[in-house]
Amino acid sequence: MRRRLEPTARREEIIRAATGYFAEVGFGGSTRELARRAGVTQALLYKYFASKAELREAVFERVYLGRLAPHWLLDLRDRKLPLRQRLCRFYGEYTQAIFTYEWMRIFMWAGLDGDALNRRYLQHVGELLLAPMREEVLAEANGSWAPVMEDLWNLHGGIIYLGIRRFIYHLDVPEDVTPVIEAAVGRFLTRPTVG
Amino acid sequence: MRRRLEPTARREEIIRAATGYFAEVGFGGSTRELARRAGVTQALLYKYFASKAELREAVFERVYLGRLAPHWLLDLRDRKLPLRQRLCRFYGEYTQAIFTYEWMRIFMWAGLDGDALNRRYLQHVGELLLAPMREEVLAEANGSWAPVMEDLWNLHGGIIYLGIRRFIYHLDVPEDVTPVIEAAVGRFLTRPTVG
DNA sequence: GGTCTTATTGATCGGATGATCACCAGCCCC
DNA sequence: GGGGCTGGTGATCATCCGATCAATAAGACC
Repeated sequence: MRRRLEPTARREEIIRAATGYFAEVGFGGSTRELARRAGVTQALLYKYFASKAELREAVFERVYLGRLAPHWLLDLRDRKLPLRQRLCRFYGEYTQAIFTYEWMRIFMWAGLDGDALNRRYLQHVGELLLAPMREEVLAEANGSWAPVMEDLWNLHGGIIYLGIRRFIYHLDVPEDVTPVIEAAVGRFLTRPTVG
Repeated sequence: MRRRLEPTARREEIIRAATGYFAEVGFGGSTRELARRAGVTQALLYKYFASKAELREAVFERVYLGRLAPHWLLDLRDRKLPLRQRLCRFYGEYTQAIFTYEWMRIFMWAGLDGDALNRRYLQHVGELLLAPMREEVLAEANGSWAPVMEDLWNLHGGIIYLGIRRFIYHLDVPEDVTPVIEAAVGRFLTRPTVG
């Protein structure tokens, strides 16, 4: 019944369970129910984490870490491909990375909780992904269209909203988001007319 | 110190305080802190609401009720105006109606909690607003473009994301969203080219 | 101003929660 | 196969939570 695990393995196991549990019910979830799901006693949690807040931090670290692939920026800037393809490829990979139950919900819980990591993450998105995107649009549009940052946030939000509908609101959303992304990117890059 | 209020007034006052409080901290907030904010004792809450869940329901009713103005559908369908103007006007009024701290956050908390009202509300949005919008696009595009529902959700999400960034993530967002809406609607109605 | 209605309160209950600690037993080593 | 290190447990504490109830006082009415 009572199986001994190596500390690192047990710790990882607890974080894994906590990620799923907190994603589901938020950080207000009890340590007892979490322990039950992790298959350990509640007391054991405190051998690995000094407090519930520290466990929460560990979950955050695990969820956030490495979620922003460094090659995305490089690929976005690689002008060998047309911008439309670069944007479609990026949002294809990006949504594949973040459209998970755990990520979307923990990110939203943390956002509502006012966690500072959210704002920092989104600042990174703006500065390291959207701003470069904007520069690429400028380069490709060659002066015929100069989007402001809000235009890029609009593109971004329209795509992210897919994940929100699916994982936060539990609505039916197409399994394959590729066509939606392609349509959105297509509309985005079509130079607006003043009609 | 202890002032008597008419039951309906007191009840309304409690709901008002609860709306602000729950919007801030979620439905996990304590009845004691809520009572403190409402300027009454915790016991009094239970003279007006049988349980915390019932109070929560009252908050929902207050927040949701009349949030979907019935004239929106009519105005969207009024073909005397070009569709672009109709969409801009609608999203101008719609964002003015729902881009409030209380609405955006309570809606999001409820969404994460899996509340059924959210799904019903969004179903209404899809059927009573976005689907008609799509029909209007079909009518105006005259066969040259036939958007699918996901295209309209994409337009919708891009705009709603403004409110999410502002009220859930506490990011800086332009005070006046009109230009962003106009740009988004403009891009949306620009018939996509297959380039 | 006395009286009666009832909005409001203070005290309290049972249960849940985060956290602690002395104790127990699985597994490695000789 | 028998110590002994240490991962793991059961019991418990102080606190907070939702909910209840008898007691109180504010305010309307005559």
